[in-house]
Amino acid sequence: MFQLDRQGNKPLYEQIKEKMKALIINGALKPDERLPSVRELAQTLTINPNTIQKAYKELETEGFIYSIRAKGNFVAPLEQKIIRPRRDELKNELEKIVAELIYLHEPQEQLIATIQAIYKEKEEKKDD
Amino acid sequence: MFQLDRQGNKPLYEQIKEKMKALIINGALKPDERLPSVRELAQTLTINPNTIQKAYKELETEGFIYSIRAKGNFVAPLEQKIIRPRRDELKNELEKIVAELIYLHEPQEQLIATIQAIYKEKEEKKDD
Amino acid sequence: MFQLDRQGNKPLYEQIKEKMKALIINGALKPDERLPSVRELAQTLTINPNTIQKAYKELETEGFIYSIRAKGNFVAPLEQKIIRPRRDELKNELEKIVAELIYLHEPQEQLIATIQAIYKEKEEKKDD
Amino acid sequence: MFQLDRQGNKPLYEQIKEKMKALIINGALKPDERLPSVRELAQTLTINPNTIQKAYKELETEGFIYSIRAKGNFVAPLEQKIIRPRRDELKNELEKIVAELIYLHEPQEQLIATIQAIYKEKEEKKDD
DNA sequence: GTGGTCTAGACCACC
DNA sequence: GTGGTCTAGACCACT
Repeated sequence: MFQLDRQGNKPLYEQIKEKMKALIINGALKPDERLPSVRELAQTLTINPNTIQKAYKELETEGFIYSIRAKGNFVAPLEQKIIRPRRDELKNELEKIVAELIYLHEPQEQLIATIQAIYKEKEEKKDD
Repeated sequence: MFQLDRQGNKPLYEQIKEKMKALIINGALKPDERLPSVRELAQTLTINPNTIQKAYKELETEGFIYSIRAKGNFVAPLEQKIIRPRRDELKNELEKIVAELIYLHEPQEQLIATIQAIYKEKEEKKDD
Repeated sequence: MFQLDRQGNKPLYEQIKEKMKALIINGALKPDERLPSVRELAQTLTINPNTIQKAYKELETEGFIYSIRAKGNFVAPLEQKIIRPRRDELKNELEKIVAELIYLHEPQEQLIATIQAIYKEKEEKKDD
Repeated sequence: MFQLDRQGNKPLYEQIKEKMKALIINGALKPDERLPSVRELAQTLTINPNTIQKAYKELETEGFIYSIRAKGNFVAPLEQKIIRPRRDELKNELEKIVAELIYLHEPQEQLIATIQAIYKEKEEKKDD
């Protein structure tokens, strides 16, 4: 499914969280689709099940997935309650980055072009 | 000068780094302007001088400030050598954030408007 | 493992950096091989762990080693991104040295012979 | 005569030493030629005379210049006693650099070509 | 047991 | 007074 960076300071469970989140965001995992089970994923990644458990737990509290006992973990449909604060968080980070880019004399037109390119790319993937 | 989050997970020295960087990026500290001395800042933040030292040292290796022995730490003027790779790094981070914003249905026009607003705000500050 | 000059002007952590770097460069420590732990080395050198930490941290930012939390520090495989600029740095230093050797009337043939000897020596070690 | 880097950790007297040494090595200052007087240089560099004094003193003990009371400081002709140990020092530094270049896969032919280029360049300057 | 962070307190070279 | 180095001793998160 994906590979982990065993060298690097990031805890494994955070890496799993990020990768899973990326799969959801990119649409590789659709809403209400089932995630690989904890044991299954632990085996394919040769990693401790507890680590997977921790990653899934945090994804749940962040609103990206939901779990049904004895059934598994599933991609959560978007919920307005979740969207708002997360969007604000992201915009905050984005503002910092843009501020530094301006400091480095990145021209406004070029930055906007970059963003339009990202939108275009994601649009095309949606059709898959 | 600013406040620190003493219980959050982020290391104090990283918080100091970020705040100082923000002051530089926003132009609150101009090139070749002197930063508060290690001991001085340590005292006002009621924090250990070594922690400030560490923050300043990293800012130096990242090219944001330079230090003169027995004189102090100063804001570094922009160097071409630094700009390019840093810009690439930032664009990478930005791409991740935009991708997640798209997943959260942030409309393209609105995001671009946000960015234009940031540019405009910085432009105005420049005139100070 | 090696000895330190405790009275010279050079900071201890720099001495440790250099020695460790030499071990890596000479191939005494192979890629992904584990370095002595911070505490361990501190004990054998009768030096403070923080000093070792500092040395290791700088080696990491220079791209010679990488660290895994709760596992240890390891020799980093060569990365293309690092090689280029570092090579330019080294050639600059080399030019200064050669210039002074020319001033001291070192004959060109002899200097080249010296360099060929170094290459030959390293080639042979490679076979180990 | 030359410029000093007032930002950067190197003590001023060391910078002066290095620059002066460079002028001697490059042949800009010929043997037995008089160096600028301490006061004179202090004035043009807007620096404390003591700092110049310290630089000259060290250049003298390293054998690059000699001083005559009430006359001034002069470029020393090459002396065998000085040459030998200095040459060994330089070769030591050179060996470290070459070792690292080999580690970075610098090809032998290219390194030798670089050195030949330096020799050629210095040869041409000699004719000035 | 490991790396990473932090504190308290000390000494040095430089200006 | 300033940055830079070093020690001693402590706590934390992760494996």
